[in-house]
Amino acid sequence: MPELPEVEVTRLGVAPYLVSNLIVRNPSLRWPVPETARNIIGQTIRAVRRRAKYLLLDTDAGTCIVHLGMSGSLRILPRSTPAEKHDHIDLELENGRVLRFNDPRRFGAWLWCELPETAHPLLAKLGPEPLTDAFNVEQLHAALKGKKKAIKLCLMDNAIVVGVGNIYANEALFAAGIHPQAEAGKVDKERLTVLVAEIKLILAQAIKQGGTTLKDFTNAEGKPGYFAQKLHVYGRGGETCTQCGHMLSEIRLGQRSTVFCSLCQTR
DNA sequence: AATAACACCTGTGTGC
DNA sequence: TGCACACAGGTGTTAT
Repeated sequence: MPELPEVEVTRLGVAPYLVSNLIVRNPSLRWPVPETARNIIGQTIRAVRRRAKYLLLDTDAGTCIVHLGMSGSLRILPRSTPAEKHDHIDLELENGRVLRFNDPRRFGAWLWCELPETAHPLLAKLGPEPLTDAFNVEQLHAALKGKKKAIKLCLMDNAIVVGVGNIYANEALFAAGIHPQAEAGKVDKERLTVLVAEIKLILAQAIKQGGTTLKDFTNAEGKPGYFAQKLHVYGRGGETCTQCGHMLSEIRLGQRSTVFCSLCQTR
């Protein structure tokens, strides 16, 4: 996912360079890559930004919107590097390099928007960025008011807060001692305060770790950095709780694997 | 309106 | 070894 380090690396690699060509080998991503995506050719990338998990490449003519889906990745390579399987898109730059989009599952997206991104339907209804002050206990409490569904599903709802995926939702709920199935509207403010802090902490740590991986992004290797981080519950169903030693439970919630400690996560 | 289920797609690991 | 199946970091769309 394009968390902060990846955006930063992409920024350093593609801005402020002129785009000399766009090669689309396979346009069938989540949505077909539009013809208008070619409008980036001849434009200078002024800035690279991130909103939620969308990467935004700004030019004077419009903004390229990139999403990595479940399996996408971006790399900056010498233009001569041969394309491999699932290398669907190349953004060729005048600096002799190429921003290459690879995505085996093709859940990702490569779009073009000529209006401010707030007008784009994919970005219009997104909740606050978790690492900004806009995401806070007051905001979360208000957003969860009256919600009957499980707190974990709400954390993964982009209208409430963006950027909290399955790993982080599991980990943050464990850290805050909240049961993933707790009715969202009934989690008290005290707990939500802890939860907000833990989400910020865990995401910040993940970004830090992701940076380690992304620093050598020109190497062929590399799983996302946050895989290297210490995970307390994610992927550990049936193993023992790092806090109390009890066996971790694993259930499905919204078709996503959910791991928790039934002793440590009670509310 | 809110919630749950489904859809998209390929790769990998497990069990028979 | 082959095959069937479950599951994977996401999220918009459709059904209930």
